[in-house]
Amino acid sequence: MKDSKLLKGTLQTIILKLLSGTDRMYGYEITQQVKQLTEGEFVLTEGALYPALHKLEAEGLLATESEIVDGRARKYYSLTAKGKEEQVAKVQDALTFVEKLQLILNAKPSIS
Amino acid sequence: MKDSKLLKGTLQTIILKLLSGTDRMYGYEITQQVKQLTEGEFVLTEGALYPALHKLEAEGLLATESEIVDGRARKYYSLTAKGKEEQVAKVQDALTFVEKLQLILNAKPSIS
DNA sequence: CTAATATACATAATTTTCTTAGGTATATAA
DNA sequence: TTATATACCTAAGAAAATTATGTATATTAG
Repeated sequence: MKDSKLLKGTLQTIILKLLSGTDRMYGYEITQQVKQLTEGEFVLTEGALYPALHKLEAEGLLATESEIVDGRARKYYSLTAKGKEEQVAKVQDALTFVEKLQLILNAKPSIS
Repeated sequence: MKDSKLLKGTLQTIILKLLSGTDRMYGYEITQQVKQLTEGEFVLTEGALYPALHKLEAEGLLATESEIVDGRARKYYSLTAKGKEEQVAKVQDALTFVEKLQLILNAKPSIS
């Protein structure tokens, strides 16, 4: 996570995408899943994750259910119908962004 | 530029990368180059570009020379030695970021 | 037994980095 | 002569992180 600054703007998209793969996930589970999928490269801080989850819920993209598991409180999040729509759009936008960014980053220097 | 929010954090890297391809560029030229390379997808606003250029200069990554061309003032930017080092590091970080992000965005849903 | 680590949630203050909106000025094309 | 393109700039505000806390339980190690 040397340069987690690069995460800016993509956190919501990551959350929506992960939730589109299962019925529900809780916050801590999301941090672990992201760490695993990126081979330790992306480390979600709680200060970023929880406010993002709350915002997505406030916007009606996520629904929650709280449970006690093994004596500890867990808050499960799942995609609403609106959230599923937004997931598709946001992931598509991010993939386009990434594709265009690579065009720049991989550009060969002009005849210098 | 429907969702230029995705650009957050990558602007400095884009500037450094473009400058690594030639001896020097001026602000307006950078906006046009980015638009062209991304087929109109990335549109740099002046409110983001100029402060970013000034910051990179203040950090000693860019050097400037001002000229009057065709009756209009231009400010050319070029990479310093420090800027060239940073360019390599930042582009490498961004490519790693993009690669890991794609791992998440392209992940197949688990056996749901 | 007890201290450290992992699990699990949350918020507040601050910083970074944009967007939006404005300002100045010259050259060229309609 | 009016709009568009070129060319620079800044300020106010918003968005989205970082950093630093705080609370609490379960498990593992010494």
